[in-house]
Amino acid sequence: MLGVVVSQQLEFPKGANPCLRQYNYIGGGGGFKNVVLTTLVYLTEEDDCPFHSREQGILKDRLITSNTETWQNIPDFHGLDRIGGVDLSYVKEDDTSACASLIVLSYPDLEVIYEDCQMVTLDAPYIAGFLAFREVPSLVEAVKRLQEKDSRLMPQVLLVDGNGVLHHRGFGVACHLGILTGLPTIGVAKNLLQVDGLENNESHRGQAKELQSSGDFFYLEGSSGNILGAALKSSQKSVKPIYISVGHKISLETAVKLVHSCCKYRVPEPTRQADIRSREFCVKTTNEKQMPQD
DNA sequence: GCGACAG
DNA sequence: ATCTTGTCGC
Repeated sequence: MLGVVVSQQLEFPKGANPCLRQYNYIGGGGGFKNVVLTTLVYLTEEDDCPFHSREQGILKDRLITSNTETWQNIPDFHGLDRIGGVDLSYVKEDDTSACASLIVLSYPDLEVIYEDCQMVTLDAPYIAGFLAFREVPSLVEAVKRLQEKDSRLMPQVLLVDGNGVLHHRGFGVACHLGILTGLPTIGVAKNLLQVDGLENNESHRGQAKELQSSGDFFYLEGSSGNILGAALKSSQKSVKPIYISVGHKISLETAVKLVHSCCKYRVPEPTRQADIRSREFCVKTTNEKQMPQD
């Protein structure tokens, strides 16, 4: 590591390629002392991405992992009217194109009241532990569009495909999106990310098997002693649990109850609708492009 | 070479 | 994430 992050303001040049990021560091070489150096860094698979790790660490300091909204402490979540879900669907054979979607559902009816699907260009590759650098820019844009189009429909909490604090450095995509938007967020993953000693081993699968009815869950405690998330049997039919972790501005206990309350199937309705609709839009748009004679 | 690897 | 058939069950 060449230096220390000097600037905690993570303002990047407007319209800059999110994959090519600019960091300010303290440099001390060549007779200069304490000069601020600007370093341009791409996210690549060749190293452990120390710069992006550092950026996650800076943003993590702003994370709030407890309830901040009044409805979160009310048993039936009275006061919660709108819940959002986000997802990206990828174009096959093209790792730079995707459809980003933001769906808002009424609560507790779970009817779709807002849908935004948009084809986007991705700037960063997928690297485990750095999913947010690939997906979050398009999602922030979607939230901004909603803010401008009809801010009354802004969701009061956002479910995100992927993890929150259940992450290599405790700052997954759900946390990242929460910090960048200021919205309460929850991470919902379909597979256990094996970090901090957590393993999808015989012991874990044994615990999962003990989950009897819908709503049963167990906490995921890492080797560090931290409770990183929960494995939830989200519907009566599903055998494989889903993995809930705090993103931002909500407690794990509340997050688990809330996610379960919007599960008609294994995947909670907000992210399920985002997934279905973004995939649909992606296929439709890709076909139109191939057959312009229509 | 082998296992891991959110999406 | 995506590539993919059939099959079991309601």
